[in-house]
Amino acid sequence: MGDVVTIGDFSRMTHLSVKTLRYYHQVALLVPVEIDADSGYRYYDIAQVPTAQVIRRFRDLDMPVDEVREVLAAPDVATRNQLISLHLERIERQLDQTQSAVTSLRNLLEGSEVPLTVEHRSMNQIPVLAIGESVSRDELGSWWSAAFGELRQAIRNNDCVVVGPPGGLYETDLFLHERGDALVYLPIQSEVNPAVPSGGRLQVMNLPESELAIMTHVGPHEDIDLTYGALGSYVTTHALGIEGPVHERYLICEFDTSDASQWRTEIGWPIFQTVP
Amino acid sequence: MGDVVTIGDFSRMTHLSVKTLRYYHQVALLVPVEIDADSGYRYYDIAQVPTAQVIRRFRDLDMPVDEVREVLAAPDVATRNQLISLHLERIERQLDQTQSAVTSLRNLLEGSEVPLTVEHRSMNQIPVLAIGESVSRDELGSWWSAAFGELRQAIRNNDCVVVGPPGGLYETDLFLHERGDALVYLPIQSEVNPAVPSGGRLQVMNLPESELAIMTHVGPHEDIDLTYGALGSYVTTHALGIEGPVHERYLICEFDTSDASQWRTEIGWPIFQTVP
DNA sequence: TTGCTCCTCACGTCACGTGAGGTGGC
DNA sequence: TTGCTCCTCACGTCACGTGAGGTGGC
Repeated sequence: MGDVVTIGDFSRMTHLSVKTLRYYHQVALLVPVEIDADSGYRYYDIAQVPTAQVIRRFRDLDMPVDEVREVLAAPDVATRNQLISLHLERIERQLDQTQSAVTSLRNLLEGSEVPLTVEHRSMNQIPVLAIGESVSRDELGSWWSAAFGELRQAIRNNDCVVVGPPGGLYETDLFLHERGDALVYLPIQSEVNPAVPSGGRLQVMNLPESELAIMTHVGPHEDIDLTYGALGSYVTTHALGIEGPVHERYLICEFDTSDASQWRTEIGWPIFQTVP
Repeated sequence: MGDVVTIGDFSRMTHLSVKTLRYYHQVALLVPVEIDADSGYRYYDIAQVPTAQVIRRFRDLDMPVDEVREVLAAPDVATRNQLISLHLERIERQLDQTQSAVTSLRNLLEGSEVPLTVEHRSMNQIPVLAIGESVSRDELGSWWSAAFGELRQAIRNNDCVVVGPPGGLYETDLFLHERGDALVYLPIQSEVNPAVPSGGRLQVMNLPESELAIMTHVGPHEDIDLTYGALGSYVTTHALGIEGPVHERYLICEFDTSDASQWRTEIGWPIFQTVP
């Protein structure tokens, strides 16, 4: 053990505040090499300075304390680098998201008016290959991607034909609270019955019949609340909304083009059928 | 007043959770048009949907609720756009900072070893034009820029000559806690006495004498804790550190070049003079 | 009438910052 | 001995989320 210094000196060396250092001790992120039993004084080894600096860099990047601890505890360089890369990817995704939020805000403020048309449609029962689960809003995005990945893989493995655009049903709990049932599907031919591995989350089922008011959203999913708002306003003024999951159909989506401005998403809001 | 809907419908229209809407009501960010006196039920006008969407966009960009409220309350478009631009600039600065934190982290992990040399120096009294104030760590950056702006302006107005690099003194409270005295200065010729407007924060003074252990930091200020750490370690092992503000001198800084990798900052750590 | 929506507390979260009040070390 | 450093609570911050327990509306 090398030279030890007080918390104040260590603070000056690392530019971490004393309060921060005490907190890091409390959560066992950075533990002083020695604690005086009588006074409770913390003493740090100057060899801990580089560790403290690494911690500061990760916290500057908003990496949660728990993850920083994992990175520091990583048994080998490979594991450590993997954890770091994961976080850097997350940062990059966040930068992308911020960028598109800025764009989206500018669009909203410049108020590009798109004429919106609503269609009433009766959805028949259709056979689908589906995955349904309870998810939280945070994880919805990654769940969505993973679920469609699995669905498409199953289609390929079964030599099955997809007969329409992908879609999803989302329980209102997902909006009311932060968690609810979601189901994504690919429509399939009724005569074909793909072998679904039992025990997995894949299922072959029929989509329930429903009456929907439908509006098509153009552009990235970031902005989908704009169309939801317009459709909701329409329904309260011109139709009779009822309980039930909202229905989305991805006419053009990330599987078709990476240019998000080209995407088209049909949104179906359940209504009471007034025009038979 | 147009059509009103319940909080649940409004939630579905805007993709804001019911809890979030209740919170926005509580903090008077988005107030329902009507509240039932008996039941406490909140009713929203569908004309409030666009406002809610704007709020969501700003919150996605981490604009604090208080500022969102200001933007919405802005009396005219000019004021509003100004507030938005200010925030977008802050976002951009933050993106820059994140970017440089990533770079800095990579450098740290790749461990580019710079040989560090320490020099002991006696600083004489020198006359300076200075600004000293108590500042918090958050505002130190902007305070620093503003203070040097004012100093340089005063120099220009007085036809005064600057006889050395700019510098600053920083109380240890700035590191120990989050607030402390900071003083930035430009060295001037002793025979010249610039007219300092009274009542302002400018002052002509002599820098106190001091004994310092000095190390030069190369690169952006993001990384300055590396050199602080190295210097602190040196002082504990090879010298006798004493209380007193740390001294920084900006040999090459943002006034000289925007290429931060070229910057040179002398850091002076107060020591007890052992070698007279 | 049932079951769903809505309500109000009260408390938790995350990473610290802000005092208050008190002790220890040079 | 003074004055500075350090200590431990307890509470505050920000923008909500998580229940608990209860009422209202169709």
